[in-house]
Amino acid sequence: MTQSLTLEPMARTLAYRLNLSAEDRAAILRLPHAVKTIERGHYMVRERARATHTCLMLSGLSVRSKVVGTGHRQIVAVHMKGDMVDLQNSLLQVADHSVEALTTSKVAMIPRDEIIRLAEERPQVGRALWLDTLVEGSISREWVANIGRRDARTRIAHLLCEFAVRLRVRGLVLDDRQYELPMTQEQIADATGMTAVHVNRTIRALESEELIHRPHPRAIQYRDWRALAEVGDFDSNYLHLHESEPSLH
Amino acid sequence: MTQSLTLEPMARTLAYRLNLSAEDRAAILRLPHAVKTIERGHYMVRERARATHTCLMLSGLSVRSKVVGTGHRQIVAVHMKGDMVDLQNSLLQVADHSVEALTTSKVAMIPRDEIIRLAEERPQVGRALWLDTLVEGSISREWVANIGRRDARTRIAHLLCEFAVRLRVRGLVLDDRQYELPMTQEQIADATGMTAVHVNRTIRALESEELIHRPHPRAIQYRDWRALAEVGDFDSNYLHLHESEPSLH
DNA sequence: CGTAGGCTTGAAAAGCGTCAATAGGAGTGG
DNA sequence: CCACTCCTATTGACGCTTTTCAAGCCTACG
Repeated sequence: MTQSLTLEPMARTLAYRLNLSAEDRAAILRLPHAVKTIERGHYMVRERARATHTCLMLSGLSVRSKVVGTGHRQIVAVHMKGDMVDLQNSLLQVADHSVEALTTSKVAMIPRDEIIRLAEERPQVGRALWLDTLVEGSISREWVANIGRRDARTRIAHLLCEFAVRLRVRGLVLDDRQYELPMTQEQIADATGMTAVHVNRTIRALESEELIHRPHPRAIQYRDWRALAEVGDFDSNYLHLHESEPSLH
Repeated sequence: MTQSLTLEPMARTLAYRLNLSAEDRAAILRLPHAVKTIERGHYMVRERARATHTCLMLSGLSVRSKVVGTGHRQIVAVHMKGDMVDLQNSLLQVADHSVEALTTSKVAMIPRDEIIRLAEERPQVGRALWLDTLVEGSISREWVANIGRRDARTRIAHLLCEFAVRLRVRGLVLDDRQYELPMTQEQIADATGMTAVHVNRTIRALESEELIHRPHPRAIQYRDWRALAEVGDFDSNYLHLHESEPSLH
């Protein structure tokens, strides 16, 4: 039987921390889905809406965000290829946050019921989904600590380190230690609980310290990984990656 | 067969958002476990340690926390009766945070493998565990928004609202709209990303505005729920409770 | 070649942190 | 039963990080 490989990134994500049998992988690939292209700035999920599908990121970048009473926005997570962005919103009844595409993104929409069925029929897949949720929780806790207890310089450096590592795992960091970060400084501000102005000053300071270099405004190049990680108080433990993961030095 | 009811709070937590069959509930209650008393200030889990058990809170209060490079601490979650405090640390290989008892607490230690086995043998229980993790993630995201985008007054009020609602569900809020909050102001500071001094000033301000009253330093009484929720920019949506949950007005 | 969105920079204000000193309360030992 | 100690709460004064407001600048794109 010929089989679409569209959902391969999902299979890879789920098999990352757990062995999945060939049958389990095949069952994942067989999930019914519709591929959609979401334009930059458009929403995949709106806070308080009822979601019926789970979005798998195939390409592009998206963020989850919440809006507080003053109208200010907080980005609570950033997602990239292979991430399932709204298991939360699908399994829980009502969305507690919005999901927005930062760049034009390709996503696969998978009906919520199919995910649940798969998890029940194939416990190992269910466990992999659960694990994925646990890792997301771990990242979220690190963000709480980052925003709550680190100063601006450390906070930004930490975020840049996190992106470097997560993109590296996906093969999206170039040999010259450079990656694309298609976020505006206002979006970085929303992700770190700062203002755009202060993000600007902080990034420029990191740059003048030669901890990072920006070939263009939406790309980050680090010169000395260890130095950046030090400044960012960064330890990848919370990402729960394999120890064999190639380092960034 | 006579059966221990020690794990009843766990069964109740898991059955809260999902129907569980009598067999499922019985299987939960049958989980092997050891009840332990953890003294105030003692740790149940240490960051970077390998945990082999999951802790179910039977009484008392505990917090998860992380320590950043400067030595400052951030509390990333607070747990009470019925919460399973380290599914994370058990299922993932290495603990990414510590868990500490705020008050002398009774906990049931359940071997990690038994939890996994149960989830695999009983998909509905597995799904309930997953759901519980998803709700925790939702709370964590709200904390990110709370710390990142709300000012001190709003932030503290929001935290007090969250405790009121979560304790209310467990029947731990008295008729006179009062509950025990056995956290020192330093701990509240660690939970909100503030300093103890500023927590003190903020709480005192809320008090002088008559939004809250403190019969003693470790108890909170709210006079007008709606007013407090307004100041705290609080909407319980993110807790994913039943709509039929009795209100706090 | 003009416009819009994002970047950059300056100046001033504000919120929150730091330092420091005092007070209160619970537990302990004499 | 009192003195002592430790921990927490409280308050003042001061300073610094970050925000706010505002203005220009750059660059991509129509």
